[in-house]
Amino acid sequence: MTAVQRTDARRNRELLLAAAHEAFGESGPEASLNDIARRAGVGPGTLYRHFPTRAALLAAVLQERVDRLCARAEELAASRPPGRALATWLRALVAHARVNQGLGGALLLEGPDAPGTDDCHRRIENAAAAVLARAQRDGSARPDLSPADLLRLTLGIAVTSTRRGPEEEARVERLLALVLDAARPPAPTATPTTEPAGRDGQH
Amino acid sequence: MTAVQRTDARRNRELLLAAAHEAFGESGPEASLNDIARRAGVGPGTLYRHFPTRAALLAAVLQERVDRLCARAEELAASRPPGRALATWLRALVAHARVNQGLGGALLLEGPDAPGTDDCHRRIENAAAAVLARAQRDGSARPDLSPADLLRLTLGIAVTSTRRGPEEEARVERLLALVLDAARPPAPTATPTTEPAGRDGQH
DNA sequence: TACAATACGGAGCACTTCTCCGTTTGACTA
DNA sequence: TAGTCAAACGGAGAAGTGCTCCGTATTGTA
Repeated sequence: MTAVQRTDARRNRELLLAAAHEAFGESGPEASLNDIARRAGVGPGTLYRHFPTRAALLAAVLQERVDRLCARAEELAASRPPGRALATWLRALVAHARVNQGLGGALLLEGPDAPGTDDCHRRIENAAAAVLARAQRDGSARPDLSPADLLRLTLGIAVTSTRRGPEEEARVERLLALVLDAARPPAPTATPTTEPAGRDGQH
Repeated sequence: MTAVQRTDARRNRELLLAAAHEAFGESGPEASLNDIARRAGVGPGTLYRHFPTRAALLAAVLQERVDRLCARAEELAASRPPGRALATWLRALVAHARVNQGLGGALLLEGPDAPGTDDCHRRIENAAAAVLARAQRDGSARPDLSPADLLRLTLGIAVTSTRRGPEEEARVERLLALVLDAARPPAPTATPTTEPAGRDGQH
């Protein structure tokens, strides 16, 4: 294997990823690859050397976004009480899924199982498990809720709200509130643990 | 308005739809439109006159498939006891959703809201409502279940199982059994949230 | 500094989508 | 039945893709 990558190669890779990020955001996953190369200031050949297929490029972009989402989970875990961290991260998850639904779908269409697709799922599930477990330990989430179920519920929201616009946003909020409510422990009386769910931190 | 369509026009439309059906089935929603025209034995111009955009063609094919799914609902309602009709139709719904996920996704990417997309949703929901209502009247489905919720649960299964292969099929079956179990009226003696397995399919 | 190895870029080919317009065909009338 | 004409057809072609090939330039090393 190549011991080290030449610095120009690494730089071009970054430029391409940034350009792809931008282009996919603007034109969806069908964005012209030639155009992406042009935006990055490189030739088509360079693009194809780094990412042999559209799926590879999509996967790389998606992976970067998933990185960000998982990083967000850790960041929230460090800075907020468990219950609020869970709520905030689920909101971020829905936003992520809604934005990247197209990318993910396109990826599945291209390669049967492009490298990294599976990895993305696993990593998101791990992040969800961590955030959830913390909230469960704290008592702000019911203990019998599995990360997989929580994910499925939340991604269901994203999948069933493909449109944009205020009314759709409102619907997403409503459904998300519903899920968060369902995730709370079913305590008939107030939960005696440290922080139930009423405290607002920064925002 | 279209006074009457010429018979050759109508025939070509049918040929194109059939060819599209076939081509999308083989190559996914990115199938070459030229190729579809060729399969149908017409020129590209004819294809574009009937379906000005790829989205229009996708929508037409999708609509035809939805027609079939809804017809299936009526057919089942006429020929089976309500509980079995519901189970069988949900199975058909999952199959439909899994096959057409790509089409639907592609459609959403193309036009913001292509004509017919909305209609498909509404029609499926109506069919679900009819099948469910019948099962509820009969006592084989819990009365507090809404068609929208049932649909969401069922489509969730399809969405989260994108792969093919025996293990994935088994997973789908398992999840579907779970949903069907959840749809059953809560038996006085049964425990609600454990052991999805252990039911024989026929009741 | 000289030299591989590595990476670059863009001309070019095959293949799309989509349009334009001359030709054909079906339906209607007398 | 023949005549008429709007409606529909088909395919050449323009414009724009994806992807490859190979001569040239750049980088890290001796």
